[in-house]
Amino acid sequence: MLPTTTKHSGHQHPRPRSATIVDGIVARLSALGYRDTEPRRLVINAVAAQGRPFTAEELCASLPCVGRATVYRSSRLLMETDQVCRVLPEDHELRYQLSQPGHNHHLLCGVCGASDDLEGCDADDMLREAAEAAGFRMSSHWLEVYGQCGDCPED
Amino acid sequence: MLPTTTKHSGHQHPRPRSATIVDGIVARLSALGYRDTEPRRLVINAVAAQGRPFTAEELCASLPCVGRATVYRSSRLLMETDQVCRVLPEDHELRYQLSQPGHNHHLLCGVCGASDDLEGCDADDMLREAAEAAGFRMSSHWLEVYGQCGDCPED
DNA sequence: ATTTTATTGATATTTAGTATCTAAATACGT
DNA sequence: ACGTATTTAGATACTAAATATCAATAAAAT
Repeated sequence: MLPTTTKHSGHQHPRPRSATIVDGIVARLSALGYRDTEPRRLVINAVAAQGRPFTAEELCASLPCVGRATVYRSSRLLMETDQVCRVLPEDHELRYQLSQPGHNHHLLCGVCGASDDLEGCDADDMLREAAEAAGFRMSSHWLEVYGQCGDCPED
Repeated sequence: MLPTTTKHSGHQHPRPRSATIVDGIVARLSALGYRDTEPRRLVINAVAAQGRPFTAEELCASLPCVGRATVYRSSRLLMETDQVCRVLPEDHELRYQLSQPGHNHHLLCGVCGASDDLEGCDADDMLREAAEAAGFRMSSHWLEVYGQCGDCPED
């Protein structure tokens, strides 16, 4: 089965689907009993607008009108509701990005910093078998793939 | 090819190979021009004595006679010289452990906290292909496998 | 032994994130 | 729509983790 990718943090231009994404997230929060407030929406907007994995501090910097505490609280909320996930770039500075719930395979470009999701690869089965052969019962895994994305010049 | 494991952070008893490991590390640092000092040796000893992945703070706590700054400096040095590597447990609290240079596949037991290296699995090739199919040139990857090790009770 | 250089450790500082608490905004019941 | 209960916001204080500074010290080189 061929792997497919979903680029959800591609390049610099604002994407029209941002609005949809934001609405989806807000709706999801609403369903969970969280209110639809302006500062929170601002944070979600900023998250959706990030062109690549970001740190909490970067988010703060891009939202001077929203209090630090709110930025941190909102991002944590997004993490907890599984709408934002962690990404570990090669420099090991933990970052965040929008996610489809459950996804944890990232193709991280060391040149432009973009992050794509690698879907449909069978790492899971292979790893489970390899772990089992070592007497280990795998329940889950975390995987980051480093390299260079197709949009970046070969050299 | 069957995977094999090297348990380098197994269980509680002190291992005789610690001394050898420490000497090896010191020798390697010497070769790079770093001096063989007592505080540094103490840190390396402590690192080698850890039964499982550890945090910098834990290291400090286990070395009350060595200054914080030195503990941090020494561990960073070990990181930079590729003799200690990072481990990311499921709770996402970044930890460290001794490493054979180049290794980055860990079997992390959620019960006892032990970390083994998974060697000889072909994740690398499989991922490179999958990434390529997505137009991505993989140069390396990071992989943590979570679950339960063979030494821990099934339930 | 003397000189040079790396290293140490106490302290101050930075940085990232959390806790606290009052005021404001939002939802709810009537 | 009004009043009440609850969530949320934001300013500030605080905590924790790690780094920077720098005089004193230890190690290596000569």
